[in-house]
Amino acid sequence: MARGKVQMRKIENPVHRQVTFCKRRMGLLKKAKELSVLCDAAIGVIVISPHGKIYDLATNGNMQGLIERYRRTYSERPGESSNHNKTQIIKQEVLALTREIDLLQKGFRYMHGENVENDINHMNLDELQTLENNLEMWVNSIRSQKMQIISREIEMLRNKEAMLQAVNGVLQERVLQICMSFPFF
Amino acid sequence: MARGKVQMRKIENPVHRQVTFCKRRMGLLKKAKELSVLCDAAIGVIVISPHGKIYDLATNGNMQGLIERYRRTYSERPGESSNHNKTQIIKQEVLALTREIDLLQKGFRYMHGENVENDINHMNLDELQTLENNLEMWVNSIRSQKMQIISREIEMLRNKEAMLQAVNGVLQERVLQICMSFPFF
DNA sequence: AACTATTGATAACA
DNA sequence: TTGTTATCAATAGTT
Repeated sequence: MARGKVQMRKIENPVHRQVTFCKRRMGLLKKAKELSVLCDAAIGVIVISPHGKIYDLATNGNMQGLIERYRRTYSERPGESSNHNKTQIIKQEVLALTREIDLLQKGFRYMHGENVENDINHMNLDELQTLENNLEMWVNSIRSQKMQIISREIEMLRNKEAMLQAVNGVLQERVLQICMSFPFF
Repeated sequence: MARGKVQMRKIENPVHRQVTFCKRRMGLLKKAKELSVLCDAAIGVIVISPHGKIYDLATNGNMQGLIERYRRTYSERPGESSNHNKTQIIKQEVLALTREIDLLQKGFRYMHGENVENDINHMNLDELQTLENNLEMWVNSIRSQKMQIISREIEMLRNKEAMLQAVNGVLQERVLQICMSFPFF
């Protein structure tokens, strides 16, 4: 999509192909995340490179749950009714937990103010802790900066007002003096 | 990506959200197909709308095979992932999900700080949902109210300024007229 | 659904 | 890989 239109066929040059794979893969996952956030959708993406390396993304943080939901809709369960009762119960548990995670993540996203580009789902505890601390500072600094800008504008307008009133006073006084100097006026 | 940058948060207007969902979903699937063709990768995409409708794409033609490959990679027993140890695997899923919930709740508690009287951990799903909705409305109304107040103040000051300048102009003209009426002045 | 002004993604290059 | 830039593609707001 740049420096020349690209043909929609396999890129033969292995170096170019690898670079494009890396970049477009990132782009695809980014788009998936954006769609998920903007439209409140659950999205799973699985990418398997020609060499078999797997990259994935599950916007609800859990690919298994997503796959379960997907399978349920298409009822394409690999049929084994032997364990069915036991398995079924546990699966319901999984679903309930998945739903709960969805919910918590929704709350989490909300609390974060949607400003985070990084994928929270792939961060460890330490990173999350750091993020938590930083977020609070971020939010505070952003807010204080906004307020500074607004305060500055208000102050500027007030100064203008004071100045104009001062000029006003001088002019009024001058008019008065003139009038008094010429009583017949 | 057009006519104004878009904020990375859920689109509140349901009509806009639906339109965006449709457009971006098509874009995402297109991107997935392109990546698959250009780089010879196997790609699966699952999109579940908030209403539960499922859209999917599997570039190799069948999602099940892709999912199997995916699971195999993350499963310790490649050959038996779909049958024998299913219960075992699901139990592990439950454990993983439980851990994830713990983590999220920890983060959630943190984000709420020490200001929450109610114990979030003792609230049920509906209560959490309600809390989330209420918080959002709350914050939004507070913000819009703040902005209204500020806007009003700014507008008031601007009006004052305009008024003063008008008076100013009148006074200046009057002074000028007086001076001209009495050249010896 | 169709139309564009813009933003966003990225191919080629370094 | 990572970064930069010239271009092309996706799409937000509007009709």
